[in-house]
Amino acid sequence: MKWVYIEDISKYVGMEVELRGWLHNKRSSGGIRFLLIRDGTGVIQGVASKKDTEKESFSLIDDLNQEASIVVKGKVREEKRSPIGFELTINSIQVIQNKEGYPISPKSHGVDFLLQNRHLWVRSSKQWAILRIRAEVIKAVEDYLWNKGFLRMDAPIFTPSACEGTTTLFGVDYFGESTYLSQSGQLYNEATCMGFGRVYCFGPSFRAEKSKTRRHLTEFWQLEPEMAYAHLEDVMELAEGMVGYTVNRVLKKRESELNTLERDTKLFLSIKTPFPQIRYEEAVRRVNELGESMELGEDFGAPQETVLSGSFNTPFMITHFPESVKAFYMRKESLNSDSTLSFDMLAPEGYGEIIGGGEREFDRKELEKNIKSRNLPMDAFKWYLDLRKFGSVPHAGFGLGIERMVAWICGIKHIRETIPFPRMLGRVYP
RNA sequence: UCCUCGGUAGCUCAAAGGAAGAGCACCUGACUGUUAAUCAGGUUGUUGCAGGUUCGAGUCCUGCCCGAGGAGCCA
Repeated sequence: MKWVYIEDISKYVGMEVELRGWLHNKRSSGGIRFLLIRDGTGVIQGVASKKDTEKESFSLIDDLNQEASIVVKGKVREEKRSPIGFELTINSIQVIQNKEGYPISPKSHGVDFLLQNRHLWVRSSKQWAILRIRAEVIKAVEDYLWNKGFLRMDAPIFTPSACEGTTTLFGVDYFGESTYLSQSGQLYNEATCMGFGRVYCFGPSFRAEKSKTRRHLTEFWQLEPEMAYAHLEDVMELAEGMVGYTVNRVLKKRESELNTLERDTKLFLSIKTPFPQIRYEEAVRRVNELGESMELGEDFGAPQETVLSGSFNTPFMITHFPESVKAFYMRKESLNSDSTLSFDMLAPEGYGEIIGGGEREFDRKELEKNIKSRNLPMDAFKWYLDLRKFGSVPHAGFGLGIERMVAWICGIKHIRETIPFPRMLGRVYP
């Protein structure tokens, strides 16, 4: 008999198939048993009765506990009452393992308990849907860049110095030498993009910030494209194209997961490129209009970002941030200007920043000046400054925070559910 | 690090200084279309830890530990 997956079940109507999975939940009514079977690709209801099911299989159903691993054989049939449109008439059941006491029952649970049981929680339907969407988002952004001619060039995780001096680093003893876990692959991207033209890296970034908010993890995944000979407008266009493509693809390919999450997808339909753009000064003016006070030269705090992004129903971009709030490598708009050739993309509905990027300073003297003025260790940047010595060209790029993007698309409050095993302040288990 | 709230059964929670409870999970039974099925019955306790006040503390006080929400910081 053919072993099939639930996601392909529509191809097997009227046929006898084998499903290999786990018991998600069960119900009964008189002599009929309803088994919710999941196999990692979906959930289907199997129906067992004395009429259709082998006697031995039928009698063991009552002893099955939640998450028992089972191999089920039966006939696929269309069923209007089913949320997926199909059901399985169960012929036989083979029990691989069965144990009572699965901690995550179908009733409600607290956050702490669920996070302590994250290794099991990923089986629950909402978490499953979120992580399936995460996988789709990752594949979509990579496909998009690949189709635009970008090559994946991974950056190291062990790094000798800070990429951005302002944030806190996780130190690692590297055979007696002190190194740090990477905060961003960007500086390395700037090197590889001079070799390959268009590159991106994708991997974990680490920030030892004592942040305790719904939008922070100490270990998060960033996608960072970098383009040689590109200017601010070029990477902004790339960023909005990528986000637009990804949202559409998730809408198309992960519709049932979005339904599981009860995500209102109507809001996605108004998303069209180009996205609205406003300069930093204009954004500050609007924030004040919206009732949150803030001064020119300051960065947007959480309440400011929330009111601003809540006033849009599509993603939008803020451009030309002042030097004071951006990293040392950001290129200035002009020599005497305060403004940098930078942009942030903010997701709507109050989700806030998902992308940050801009044009990099490619003049060696300017860069050295910035490193000095921020008291960063010059010798750690020797190789980086070398890039400005040999064939330096204008170039630009950005970083996309995968978890924030997934949180917005899924419409969930807290970023911790958008990664299989979140690492947060005070939590490294499991 | 700061502010606020919380910690009682495996889980979610109630008990407003006077006999520690309910729902779920689990066990027994009923029901041939259930959708977190329902109904009847049953089992489940170091009230986060340490000290104090009191005839008496889950409840009040002090310290500590752990968690949540928010702030700052950031993707």
